[in-house]
Amino acid sequence: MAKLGHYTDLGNADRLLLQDFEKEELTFKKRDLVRREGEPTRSLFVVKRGWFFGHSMLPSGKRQVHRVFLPGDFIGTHEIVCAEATYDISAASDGVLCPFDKSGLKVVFTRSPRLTALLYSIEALDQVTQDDRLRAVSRMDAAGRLAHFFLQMFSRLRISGEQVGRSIRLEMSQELIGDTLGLTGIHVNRTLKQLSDEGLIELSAGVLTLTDEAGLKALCDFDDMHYRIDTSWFPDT
Amino acid sequence: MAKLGHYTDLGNADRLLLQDFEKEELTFKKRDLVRREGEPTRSLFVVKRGWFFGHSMLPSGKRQVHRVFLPGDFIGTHEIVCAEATYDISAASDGVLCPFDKSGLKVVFTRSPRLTALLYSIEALDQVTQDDRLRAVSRMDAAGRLAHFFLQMFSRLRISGEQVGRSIRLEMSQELIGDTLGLTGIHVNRTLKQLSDEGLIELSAGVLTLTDEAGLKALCDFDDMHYRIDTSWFPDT
DNA sequence: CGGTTTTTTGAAAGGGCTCAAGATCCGTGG
DNA sequence: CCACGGATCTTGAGCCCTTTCAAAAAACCG
Repeated sequence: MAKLGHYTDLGNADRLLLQDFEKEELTFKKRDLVRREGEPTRSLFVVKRGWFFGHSMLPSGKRQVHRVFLPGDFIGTHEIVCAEATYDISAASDGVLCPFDKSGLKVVFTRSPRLTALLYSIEALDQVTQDDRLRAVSRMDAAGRLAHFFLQMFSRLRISGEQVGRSIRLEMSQELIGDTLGLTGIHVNRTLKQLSDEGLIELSAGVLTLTDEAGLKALCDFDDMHYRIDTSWFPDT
Repeated sequence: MAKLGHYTDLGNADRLLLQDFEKEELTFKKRDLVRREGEPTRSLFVVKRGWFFGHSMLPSGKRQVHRVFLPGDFIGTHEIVCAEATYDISAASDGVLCPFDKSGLKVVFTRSPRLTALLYSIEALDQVTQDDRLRAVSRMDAAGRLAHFFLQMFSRLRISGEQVGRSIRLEMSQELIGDTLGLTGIHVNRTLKQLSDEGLIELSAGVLTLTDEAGLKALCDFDDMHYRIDTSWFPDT
């Protein structure tokens, strides 16, 4: 709710509808599998605590991390159209999820055009973010991809209402980051070292510090404008 | 409307709402710029005829094609959250677009929960498609990426209600395909030749034929399940 | 404190890129 | 209907970023 509230004012009725999404809680430990690819997508989730990620294997044995889910994110909204899950979901750290039924959205769609518009926008925003990621993964070298990934991560965390300074706890192994960016864990390691040597980042004991944010931005043409959405066309209620 | 009707039955009221999206027409010639990155996103489009594509430049001089838009597709729905366009849009072939105002969606959201759910699903489906594309671009070699791209293209065209056999007219240069897949036009050319030599495809005079669809699928782990959506949770009206 | 998961580092191989240049295709104007 | 110029397709050679394979050091967890 903190995250959604970041974008627009919510009426009381809308707050009540949203509360229904966080009634239940499920606890997971790092490396736990939340759901396997191919399972019926009965429920969606809201991330309450911790980091999660969606991933799938390729026949070649390579793994792709499709998304990283942070506190406040919805999990599975984009797969709602599929009868079966399109990829696995696991916990990147210890964490808590709130599951709710697909049909919960039906209620929102019927009762609150404004909240619907907001959900639609969240979905759309997610796509803009993914698009940006595709651009980085598809066209940049290792240093650029990492810079882009870190900046996007910071940007997303800042929105969820958490206090984020220049440092965060990175709840992902270098291998996992590699699978997110289409790189080998090994090469992630080498590139990370390079970025450190150049004074752009600092990384120790799982804590990542952006020493030179401007320098990182220059490396990957990052533009943070995505995170304020245009609500001018929203219905009033 | 043919495309949306592919997914679910539309009531009369919904058909009327949709008709409003195709009132105007704009004609473009191959290579025309439809809209530039940074422009205010006043209107969205429906593709009536021809192929279009969204693209952006990187500081390195490389170009990324974010999406290819085919007849029946909406253009710009995912960017509706941004006040400004996130990338350029150009015509890949001669074609016709139907522009309509952002606020057209407001009407849909307010009047028809069912149509709203459908639009939301289209958006979500698009994301599943893009996710799949990311997986290919991020983790497969050139042959796999091309195979995946072609199969996805065929699959999308089949849904739009057009009659598609084993051949289509490919309205994209090899360079453009390269920019879509994170490859050089030159390397696309070489790989295309390789695929031909192996009897998987045939390509001449801009017409692409999938000679061995199963072979291509094996190359890229393609799964076409995405194109039937789950409407079980849709509101009734 | 022992086992597992991560991080590091080295050396060699490979897929895709760059640079270059010719061949083709195609729309346009005469 | 033909000629011209730009776009697109081809092909060759050498280079570079990233991957592989291997193995040791560190860090983490119960």
